[in-house]
Amino acid sequence: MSHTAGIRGNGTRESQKLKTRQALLDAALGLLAEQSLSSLGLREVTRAAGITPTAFYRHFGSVPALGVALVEQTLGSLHGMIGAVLAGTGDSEVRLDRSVELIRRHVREQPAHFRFIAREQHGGVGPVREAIAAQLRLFAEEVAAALAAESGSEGWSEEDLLMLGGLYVDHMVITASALLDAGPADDERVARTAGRRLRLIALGALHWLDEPAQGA
Amino acid sequence: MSHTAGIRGNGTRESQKLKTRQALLDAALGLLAEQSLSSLGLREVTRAAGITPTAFYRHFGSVPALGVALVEQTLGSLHGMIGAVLAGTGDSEVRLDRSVELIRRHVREQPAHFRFIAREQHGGVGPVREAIAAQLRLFAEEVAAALAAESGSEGWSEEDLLMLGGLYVDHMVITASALLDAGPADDERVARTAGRRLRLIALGALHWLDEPAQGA
DNA sequence: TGTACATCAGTGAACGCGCGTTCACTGATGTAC
DNA sequence: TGTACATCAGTGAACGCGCGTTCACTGATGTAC
Repeated sequence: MSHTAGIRGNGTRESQKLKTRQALLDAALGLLAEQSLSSLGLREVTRAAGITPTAFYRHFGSVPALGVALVEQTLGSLHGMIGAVLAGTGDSEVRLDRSVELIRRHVREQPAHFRFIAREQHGGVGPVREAIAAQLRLFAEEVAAALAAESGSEGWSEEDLLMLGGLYVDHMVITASALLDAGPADDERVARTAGRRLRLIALGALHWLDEPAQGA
Repeated sequence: MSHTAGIRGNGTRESQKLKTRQALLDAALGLLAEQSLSSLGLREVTRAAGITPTAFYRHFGSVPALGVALVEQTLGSLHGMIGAVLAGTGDSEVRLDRSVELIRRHVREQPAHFRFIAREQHGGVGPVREAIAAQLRLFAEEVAAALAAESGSEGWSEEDLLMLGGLYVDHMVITASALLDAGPADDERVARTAGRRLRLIALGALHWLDEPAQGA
């Protein structure tokens, strides 16, 4: 192994390998728009990426392993997003609408990524399901942490913050799915419903501590 | 065609055909515990059902068609459930816990059915996705109708009732998935979180009409 | 009731096809001196 | 800088296998008279 390339990452050989790897990931993502990972063939992917089937093994041990890499690439890039939504000024009404709009824009810019996650979240490939679950758990924790930093979260237990964080995350996933299922023409209608759902949830959170018997 | 068998349904020939058809559906459901429909083979199903591959075509035109039949059988049998939950006495706290317990029990009694629905809701087979979406829409409408019949729903628009109905249905599906992902040992923890989510949503609904600016 | 004919669920052989994986290889890139 | 050797991403042939679908068939069940 080169003692410099690992740092530079732009050596002719190494960067070419990364390019091919990315071509495999991109080709797979494209094919996954219309099928699920468990029916995606290794030869199908290499054909779309423009390399021979055997070269696949230089990059991934199997198609499921490629799937896991795809999950990390897809969801890993979204981790900054939550801060961007929850931070900043504006009352909660405005922020809810901004959240929905942010999801809508991301879904329309990268439909294949969201389709993939929605499809494989409960799909037939175990390691991929687990990778998605792990990432979504991270998102829920990030939301919970952001909520904890807000005013109005004083009396909340950590468990309940995580419950609410998970609720928001699940609804982002549902909203993304709904947008994809409906198509761009129905964006406004779907976003409207999604916004109302979020508003109802936020309203529930606002009154959460009113309840006397919420423990146990 | 016999002019009586259609009514009796227990003619030797006809009932045998139904038995084989059910054997195919059962075999498929069993196999779908560990894979998704798009990777399920016709030969695989007939092997598990104990018939030859060619006989499959006497019952279904394709594996996706079998999948659609499976959706209808699985979700069709649950349509009474909603009335059973929402009707009856008891305050809302009790009813929420009863809802979660009902889901938990059904999931543990028929795990394969719920696994199948969760997996194929966003899966790779179009007709099956559409069949599931149609059934879930029906459920949402049933819940909305049940909510409309309750006290406290006077000021609610039809759109908002449907929004809330969909929210409940989506959370039932999420809860079922969470139970399946976690395994029976964690039932209590998952049910507790699911119950709290439902409680928060119900709380939001309770205060929905307090909001002055909820229209548009 | 008995007989002759029709129906049709399930059989078994056969087909062409694309799959995942192996193997020895090629030749450009990288390293040592 | 120049040369000899090492590395290794990608090649191409080959394999055995299970797949979906076709076809002509069998024989039990059902119908007509």
